[in-house]
Formats: sequence, C-alpha cells, structure tokens
Amino acid sequence: MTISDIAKELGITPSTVSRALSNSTRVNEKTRLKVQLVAQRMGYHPNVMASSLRKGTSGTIGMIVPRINRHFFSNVICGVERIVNPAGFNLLIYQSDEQHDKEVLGLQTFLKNRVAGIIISLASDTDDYSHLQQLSGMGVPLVQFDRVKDDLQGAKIVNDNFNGAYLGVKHLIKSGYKRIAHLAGALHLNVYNERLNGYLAALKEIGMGYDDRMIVTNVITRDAGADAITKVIDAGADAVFCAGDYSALGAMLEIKKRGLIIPDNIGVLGFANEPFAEIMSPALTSVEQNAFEIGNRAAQAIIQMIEKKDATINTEEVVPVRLIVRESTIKNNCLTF
Amino acid sequence: MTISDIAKELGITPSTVSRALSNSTRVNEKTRLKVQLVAQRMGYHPNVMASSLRKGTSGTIGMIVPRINRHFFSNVICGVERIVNPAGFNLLIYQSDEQHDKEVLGLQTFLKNRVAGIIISLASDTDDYSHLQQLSGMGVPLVQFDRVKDDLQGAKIVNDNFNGAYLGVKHLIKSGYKRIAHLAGALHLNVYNERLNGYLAALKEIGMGYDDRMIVTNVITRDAGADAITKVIDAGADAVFCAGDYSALGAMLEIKKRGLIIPDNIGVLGFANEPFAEIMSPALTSVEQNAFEIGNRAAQAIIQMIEKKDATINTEEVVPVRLIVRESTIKNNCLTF
DNA sequence: TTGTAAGCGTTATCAT
DNA sequence: ATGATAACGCTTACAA
Repeated sequence: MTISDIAKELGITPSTVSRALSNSTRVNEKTRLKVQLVAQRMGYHPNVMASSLRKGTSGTIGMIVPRINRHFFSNVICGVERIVNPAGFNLLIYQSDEQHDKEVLGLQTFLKNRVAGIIISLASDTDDYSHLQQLSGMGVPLVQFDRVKDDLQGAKIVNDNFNGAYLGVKHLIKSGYKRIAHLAGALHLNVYNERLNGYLAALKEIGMGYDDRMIVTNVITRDAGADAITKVIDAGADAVFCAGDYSALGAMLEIKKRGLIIPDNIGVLGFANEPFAEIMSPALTSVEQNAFEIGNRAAQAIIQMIEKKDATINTEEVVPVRLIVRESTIKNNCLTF
Repeated sequence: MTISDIAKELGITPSTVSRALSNSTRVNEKTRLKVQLVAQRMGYHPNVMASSLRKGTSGTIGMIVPRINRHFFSNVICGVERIVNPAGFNLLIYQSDEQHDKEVLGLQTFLKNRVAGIIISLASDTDDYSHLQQLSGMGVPLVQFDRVKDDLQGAKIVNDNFNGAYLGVKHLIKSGYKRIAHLAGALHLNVYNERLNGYLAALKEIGMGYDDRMIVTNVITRDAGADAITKVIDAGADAVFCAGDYSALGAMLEIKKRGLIIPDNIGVLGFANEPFAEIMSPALTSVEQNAFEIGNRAAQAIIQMIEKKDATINTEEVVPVRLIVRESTIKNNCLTF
C-alpha cells in the first residue's frame, strides 16, 4: 500500500498524491480531497522510513533514562510525551539501568535510527562522556536533565537541588534537631553533590559546622540506607537528611527495627517525594521535584534545537522544588516549630 | 557518513562494504577487517531507515501500555527489553493513558514506522477493537498481555487472575472473616472480570453466597476505593478484596480515618503487590503478579511470530500469581489461622 | 495545478 | 571475491 497505488487508482502521479497528503498548497482542493478519501479507504499508512530517508531526518526523539520504574523518571517521560507527541515526534525510550555500557548502546541505536534529538539523564555509572561529546559535532541536539554533565554542549534542565536540600535542612533545624546527618549519593553526580552543598550551607548558616562521621556517601538504595543509618546513629545523630526517598525508606525501617521513634528520637527527611512517602507511617517529609515540568521543558528545549538546527547551544534551566512537610520531621513535643 | 564514503576511502564499491559490515560470507576476510576498521575510524553508523526501507521490515517493536508509571507495566517493559534488545530489536513505547483514542494514535504511529510487531495491554477505555483487528490481515504480529481481548488474532499472555483472587479470598475466609466485600474494576476488562469470578468461586465453595451490596464495580483509583469502602462497610462488610492496590490504599486510608482497625475490624486484600503494599502499616496483603516474566514471554512470543512471519496464531499463556500475606489480613485475635 | 525524474542509503540480484 | 545496477517509498526541484 504505497503512494503509487493510490496514484494508479486515481490515474494521477505519485507526486500529486504526495502533495495532497502532505497538505501542500500546490495541489487542487478537489484532488486533495479525492486522494485523502482514497488513502483512507485503501487503509494507507505513509512509510515514515522512506519519508525520513528522503528528508534526511526522522521524526523520532530518543530518550535515555537510568530507570523507567522510578516515579521521577516515568513522570519526566510523561512530561516529554505531552509536548513531543502533539508536535509530531515520537519517543524512543531506553533504559541505561545505571550502566555506562547500556547508555552507549542506547545512544548508538539512536544514531543508527537518525533520531532528530536526544534527551538523557546520565547513568550513575557514567564518568566518561565521549559518547555524548561527539553529538554536537554530528549536529544531533542533546538535552540533559536532572543528572547532567556541565561541559557538554546542549540544553540542561535541572532541579534546584541545592535549595531543596537547604530548605529541608533548615526545616530540620527549626524543628529542633541538633545533630543532623546526611546520607549522600554518589558525589560525582551533580544532583547529589548539590544536595550535599545545600546541607552544608544550612548547617554553616547557623554555625553548626559539620562532622565527618555524620556524612555517608554512595547511599542511594534502600539497603544502603539501612546500613548507613546505624553508623550515623552511633555517631550521635538525632536527624538525617537522605539524598533520596529510597535510602530514607531503608533508614526508617531500620530505625523502627531498633525501637527508636520517628520523629521524636530521630527525624527523617527524604528527597524526591516518591509516592510511598505520603503513605508511610510516619509519613515522610520530602523534597518534591516537578518531574512533569522538567519533562515539558526538556521537550521544548529539544524541539527548539531541532527546529533551529542548532546543536551547539549551552543553556541551563533550574526548576524549583518544594518541601513537603509531613510527620517524620515534626517532633510531637516540639515547641520551636 | 555513508557506506559509499567508506567505499571511496578504500577504493572499493558500496556493495562490498555492505557485505563486509553485515558479516556476509561472500567477502574476503582481509577486506572485511579493513572495512570494519575504517568504519570504526570514520565514526560510521549504519542508517537503519535506509536499511529497513530496502529490507521491507524494521527492527523496531512497538509497545502500548495504559500507564508507564504503574509498577506492573514498567516492570513488564523491563522484561520485554531484556529479551528484545539482545535479539537486535528496539522498543518504541507508547502510553495510551487509558484512552482509546491515544491507543489508536499510537498504533497508527507504529504502522507508519513499519514496526515488526506490536505488544499491547488495552486501555480501560477501549471497547472497539477494529484498530487491532486489521493487524493480522496486514501481517503485523500482535501480542496482548494482561488486559486482552480474546477473539483477536495473536498471542496472549495473562496473569492467573482467577486463581489469584480465589486464593486471596480463601485466605480471608481462613483468617476468620465472615462478610467479604469486593471492590471490583471495570468488568469489560478480562482482568477484573476474572478476579470477580475468583472471588465468587471462593465464596460459593463454602456456601457463603453473595450479596449485591457487597460488590462495587469500576473501583480502580485510590479515590474510588475510599468512596466505595464506606458503602460496603455500611452493608456490613468485615473484609474487602480490592481488585487493585490503589483502591486498597484508598480504602485503608478511609478505614483508618473512620477509626476502625485493620485487620481486627476489617481485613483488606489487594492485587498487584505495588511497592507501597509492603511499606504501609499495616502492610497490605496482596497478590503478586510476575510482571517481568510476563514481559519475557510477551517478547519471546512476538519474536517468534516475527521470525515465522505468522501473525495469525492464537495462543494464550497463563502466568501464575502468588499471594503475599501481610498484616492487613491477619487478625491479632485470630485463632483459625 | 500537475507531471517528470532524480536521489536519500541500503541491500539483493545478477554478472564478472 | 567483487562490481554494477536496480529497487525499497517517498519528496522535491524543475519542467510543462
């Protein structure tokens, strides 16, 4: 079922059919209608591979995320689709599984498919960026979000991680906690680095200073959270700011297991506001990221770059975050709050 | 950067380069190595659009899910990728958002992209199947999973919904609950229909009979769960089997709000074993679906159909489920358990 | 307004 | 083992 079939059926040429179907002005209104009718009737579906081969560009945008089943990432995906689909693009989604190798593999697939642009959030594993560096030279637009590498060409959309952490820790301080620990992530990733800095800034502001034993790094998973919390409790922590909700979850379960009370003995603050944060008891105070908005902006950025055919811009947008205060950080006997 | 560029560079013809790159036997070993080296050095990426246009088929598999951010679906996606990527296919993912129109739109995009096959779980909204009926005639393999329409051509991979419901309700009965309600889903979907039947079968087996007021349909969301639970409590329910964890969640929150105790006053059983089920307090008893396995099987099925070039098979595989018993269904004063 | 024809990058067929 | 050539389905100058 091709354009030529329709042409034969109507006794006209393929070019006219092509024009009729692509809503060109260089075609008689009657012809257009006839063609579109016949196309419909014959169950014609344009072959976009032929079309994009000819046009030299595909209407596909490639997106690489570390994990599809994280609330944050799946919602960014939704945000991207919301913009990208009505604009006539479709999304090819790849999971890197936090692995650099898979990230490279996905990228190569995208290049083979001549995607119009690439949206990515880096795998935690990735510390070599050559696969991404080549893109601007090839004229392939790149948009990074959340986990970004600063000196790569392209747009960057990030959360206000610093401020989220800062606000959260300030809140802990106001709630009366005195020795606030931090379960940090992998510090080579901007997101965790910035959260650490926000934490430090909040402490510094009130002259609290910081204690090495109060900071544990590379704590991202639930299990790691459970392990790490014991260390900081032993070091005398009465509150903990976790760089992610999963580590916060692990910490909370471990704290309960030890018979301590949240928030009275220990306050817990998370980051990401995963759906379970609200449901837990006590409900987990967390920093909400506007995933959908990030997706929207990433989509707008990539579409703009595609339309301007410019892969060499270098912008950064910071999306605000919001502290959601719940039970896990409000002492029942707290007077200062 | 094309095959011809490489050919010129080496002073040979495009055909030889093509053969060298596709590991054909009809090429000298030395030539192959030379070609592959140069391709590497020049940063060549094959143009799959040209290739699939020529070959008449793309290496892309299209997948449509109602929602990407449901634990079940995102894990099915992982399961599909696990099989499909190593086999040299890539996955185009679409969300229908439970809307028939978006489902049709996604399908059309797939057809335009000449996908090699389509994997789908139906939108709850879908009750017209003509967009899917046309596929087998077009030679496009279709695999349905979870939410399936029986009389469509193609493979079907489903959960053992009946048995999951049956086991769950039997467990409620053993736990000593006497008046078991059911918050059912949309009954035109096989999954909810089968769960209802499993519920009825378990009741029937012990001669419990059923009470109209004990069954509320179209309860899928958290809010709907909260609404519906009050109805069945008023009708005297002392336990509720929810067709999904989200409605169970809504029900539990509402029950707590009313000052009733789970599981002592009311037992709650869910379905899907979403991650939050384990975390809630009391932890929610739920039926676990093996999403990853379903994804694996769906992938294997579609690959088989693609390789056999047969879109007209009609098989159904039932994947077993598992009841995960937690606190929400075990009365503290229960002697019968 | 419509037709003609070339070409996008590949691969398959045929010939050498 | 390699080369020449046509074709996949579409778009787009250019010509009519």
